Amino acid sequence: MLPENNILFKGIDQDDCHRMIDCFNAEIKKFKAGGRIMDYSDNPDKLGIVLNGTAVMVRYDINGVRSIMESLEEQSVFGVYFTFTASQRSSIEIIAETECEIMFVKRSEITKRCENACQCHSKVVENLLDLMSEKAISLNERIEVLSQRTIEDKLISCLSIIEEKTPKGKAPQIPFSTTVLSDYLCVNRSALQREITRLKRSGVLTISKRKFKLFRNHDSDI
Amino acid sequence: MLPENNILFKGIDQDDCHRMIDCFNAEIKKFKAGGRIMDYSDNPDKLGIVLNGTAVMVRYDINGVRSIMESLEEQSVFGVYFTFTASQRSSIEIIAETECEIMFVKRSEITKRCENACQCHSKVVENLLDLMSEKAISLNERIEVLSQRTIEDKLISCLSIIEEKTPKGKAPQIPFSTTVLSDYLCVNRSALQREITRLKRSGVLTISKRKFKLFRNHDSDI
DNA sequence: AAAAATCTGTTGCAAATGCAACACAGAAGG
DNA sequence: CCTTCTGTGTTGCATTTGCAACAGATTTTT
Repeated sequence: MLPENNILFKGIDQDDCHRMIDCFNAEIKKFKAGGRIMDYSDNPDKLGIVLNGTAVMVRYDINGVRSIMESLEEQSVFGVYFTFTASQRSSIEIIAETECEIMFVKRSEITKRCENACQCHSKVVENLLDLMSEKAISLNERIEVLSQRTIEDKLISCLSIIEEKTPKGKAPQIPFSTTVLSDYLCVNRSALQREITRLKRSGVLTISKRKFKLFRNHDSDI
Repeated sequence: MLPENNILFKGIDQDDCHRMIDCFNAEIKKFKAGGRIMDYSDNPDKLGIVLNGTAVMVRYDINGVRSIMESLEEQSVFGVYFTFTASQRSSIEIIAETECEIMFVKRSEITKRCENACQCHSKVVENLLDLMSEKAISLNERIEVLSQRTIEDKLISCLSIIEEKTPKGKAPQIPFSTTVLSDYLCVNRSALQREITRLKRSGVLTISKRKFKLFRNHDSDI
């Protein structure tokens, strides 16, 4: 995926786009699977765009417990809001899941009004706004999931959201392994497993590999 | 608080500001404590700014269980990202905590490029970007809290964040009553109470009214 | 000032969850 | 092909949490 095709530059023609990428001093780097793309302890103003591959945003708290903050697919933008978040409480990292190509830009380069020919800066800012809007929606979904009080409800809420976003005709699919899913739901893996098994037994859920189907209104709770 | 002093219009002079507020077709409404300011089932494109008073964003899931999504102080902006979120899964509402004055603007009015004299539109978009950045940070903090696996850790994480944001010299203060706090942490109230009591007993925490103090490194877990 | 409503704090008990340990399947790598 | 490693599925037991019920404190309303 070429940078100029990225949603951040949507609505801007190729030439302007190249000029702007220069103006931004953007740099493109490659990472191997498992590599550390970004570490919030040292890069406050940096912003990254996933051009190829997938990555995850993970958090380790003081006790070393891992939580998956977000899964980052191609086109995802990360680092937009952590400007002030680097804290002693926990450390956040972006880790490559597969081989990755990442473009880095400084946030300040984007929002500053450059006096050069780049009139399209404000278009980029608008695009960034849309991106953040989407991001915030996904953060809210995460909160919706985490605010459920039982593992069963967390799981169903999470799967419902995935289901809702899956285009008609396609089989909804969990983007993680069960082990990683438990980190995403912030629950114990074997407890999650137990719930999955129970839901399967009571006919609320079918899973094969990562594809699943939910059968609601099944009065599973009677 | 006058609208033109709002952070959304930061860096724009008074005249332009008034012109723009006209151009936006913004409307200002007052609400009594407890009143319903916004209901996401019917207002997709609307965006609200708290000019005076405080409000909360609450969510009721299918079972009627309430969760506090966010506390909205003066200057807070809400409704920025719920464009697509209105779902069958749950309903989100903004409720006035105290008497409130709210300015409503349509999101599309802001992002559209108006051909009139309002060149400062893009400045507003930038401000909006900053606002969303802050908002996303607070969403992330919420996730950080909710991703803790025990009530004790949720509470301490939440209090640490508040403490960190409190200016030196001032006593950190919980923005909710204990009852509401339990909804914010998404845990049972009396279980939360139990933990608070325990932490107080073991000397990790002191609370009087809503002011508190944390004593960490207290090896409370040995 | 009295009454009503809401919030705080406590407790016993049932249910949910975490934890640890283990068996097994499948993938990755030599 | 065998070995290693990672993920899946299961279970018993200890701990945590939710729930319900109650008493007292505090605030709001009448």
